[in-house]
Amino acid sequence: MSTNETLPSANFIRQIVTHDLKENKHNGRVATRFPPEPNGYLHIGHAKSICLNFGIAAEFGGTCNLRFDDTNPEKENIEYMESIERDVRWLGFTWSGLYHASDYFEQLYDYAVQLIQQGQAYVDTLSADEIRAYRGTLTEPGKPSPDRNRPIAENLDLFARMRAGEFADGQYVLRAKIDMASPNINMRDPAIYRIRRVHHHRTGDAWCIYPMYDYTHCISDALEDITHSLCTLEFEDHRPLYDWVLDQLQTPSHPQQIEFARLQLEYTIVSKRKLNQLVTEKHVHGWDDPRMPTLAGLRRAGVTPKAIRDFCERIGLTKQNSWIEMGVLEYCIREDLNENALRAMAVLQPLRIVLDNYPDGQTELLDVSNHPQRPELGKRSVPFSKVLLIEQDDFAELPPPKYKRLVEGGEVRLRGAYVIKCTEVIKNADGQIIELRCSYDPDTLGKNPEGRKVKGVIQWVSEIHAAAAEIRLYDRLFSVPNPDNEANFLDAINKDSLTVLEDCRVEASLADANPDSRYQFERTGYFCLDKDSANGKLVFNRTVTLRDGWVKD
RNA sequence: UGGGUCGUCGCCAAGCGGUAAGGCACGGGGUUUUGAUCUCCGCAUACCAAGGUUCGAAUCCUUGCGACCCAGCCA
Repeated sequence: MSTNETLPSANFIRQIVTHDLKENKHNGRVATRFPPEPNGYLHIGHAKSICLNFGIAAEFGGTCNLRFDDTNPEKENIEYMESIERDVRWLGFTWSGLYHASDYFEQLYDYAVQLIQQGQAYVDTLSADEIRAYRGTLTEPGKPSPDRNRPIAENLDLFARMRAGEFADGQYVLRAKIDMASPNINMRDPAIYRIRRVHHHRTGDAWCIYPMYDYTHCISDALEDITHSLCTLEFEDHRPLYDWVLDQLQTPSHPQQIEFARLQLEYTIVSKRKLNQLVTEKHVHGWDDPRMPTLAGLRRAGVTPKAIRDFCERIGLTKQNSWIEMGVLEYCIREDLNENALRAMAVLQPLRIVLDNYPDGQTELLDVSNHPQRPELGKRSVPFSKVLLIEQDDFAELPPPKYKRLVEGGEVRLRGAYVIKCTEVIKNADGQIIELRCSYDPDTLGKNPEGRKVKGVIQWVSEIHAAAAEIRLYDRLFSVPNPDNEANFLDAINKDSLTVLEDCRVEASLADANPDSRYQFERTGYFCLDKDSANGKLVFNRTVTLRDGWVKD
């Protein structure tokens, strides 16, 4: 049984950092940051970036900040910010500093004034549509705006009045003056400030102009003395702009932007727009629905932070666009849960069995191990009596080949208890099996029967002692590997992604299940108590099934 | 068609001129009071293709081919 998380591999970013350290590039300092925009909940894709940034900092004795990229108040809010802090902490990381791009608005403004003074930025009156038209295309160069050569003094005046609120939203925009003919479209005089009369969740109504990402991000990194600014591949084309801005200004430092491929996980989506749609249109029950790929959803499903961290390490880090199979995530979840989840017995679809030769009214307390491979986790007492409940699936009237559970006239081991034999099948008027009459072998507690082998082992609960529970079985939310490829991703939603079993029975010890514990319901999967459990009502979520190596032929 | 990036097993991924690591998946054997776990074995004469350089190439060069990203006053 492995107790260690996957050993770190020499991915290209670790190599760069190692090399920089050797060259004493930043005076031996390593500083990273995780810069989410507070416009949605964190998801499994963010986990990759979080583990990378915080991981690199930890490994090399550096620092990692949490910085909210909150420059677009139209989409951002406090709820998202709070959820992000909660989720980063839950994943197991502690930030060195907590910052907001909005903390830098005043400095950002001053730097913009400086760019104007240097003749490297101008106030443009062109509309958004016109700017698009002037920008040219992928193959044709753009053409200069009529305002491109506006005198510096006039730009200064206009920009000050933009800030003062003298103009309507969208009336003017501040643009960097770079190169309208650049083959890189991002360099064709990108907008760096826009007028937006929107209340900002942190700065209130102090500003009516807000800086754009490209301009803000590099300066924020520089102000925080970040050494390695790690981001995803789509920002590769923005790196020249990142460097251009910092080259024009006397910032405290000039961080190095390095891009890596974002996570793509089969059968899931991570587009914030689509995730939001799933929530608002009620295709799922909120951001923390266990089917959601959000950290909140994974947490509620019972996935552990350790499993996610291990997953992020296992999938590697490169610049290749790649798709990770669900099996990898499931493996990581099972590996952690197999080692740490307490075992228990639950019967999802009960079938009543009566032990004819067991004394009426008798109850035995049987000691059952909480974890077969880890005796130090102790044992629990499980009540055994004459009337028991087993899983419907564990009895077959017409067993398939190699079936090793209960059949009429056959024997099976009750986990942690006795070997029983089915003597009679009781059906109702419709021909449905409603009860099994069985006998038990008193000489099989803790030992194998003499002279015969009993292969099957099944779980059970005592009818009068068991606790009722609702059990929610989750499956992948989508039925195709890449829902984004569909004309409408909603059409790819798996209709069976949630099965609610309302009348399950779990062993008595689970009546006071710990909300933070994970359990393995033997032979069926890993489960955890859901927050919907209240006053005596038990609700469990299935985190993941057990691997099923049984190949029926 | 301009620019940027990437092509090593079904899926990830090491490899950095000296003769293809590892993980997941898959197939088979063993142990097992969970058809779980654990364990053992198997799984690329081959690195997008074709040329070239070299004693030697996945690694260097050339030319192709394929995939992804970019034309928000989003991030």
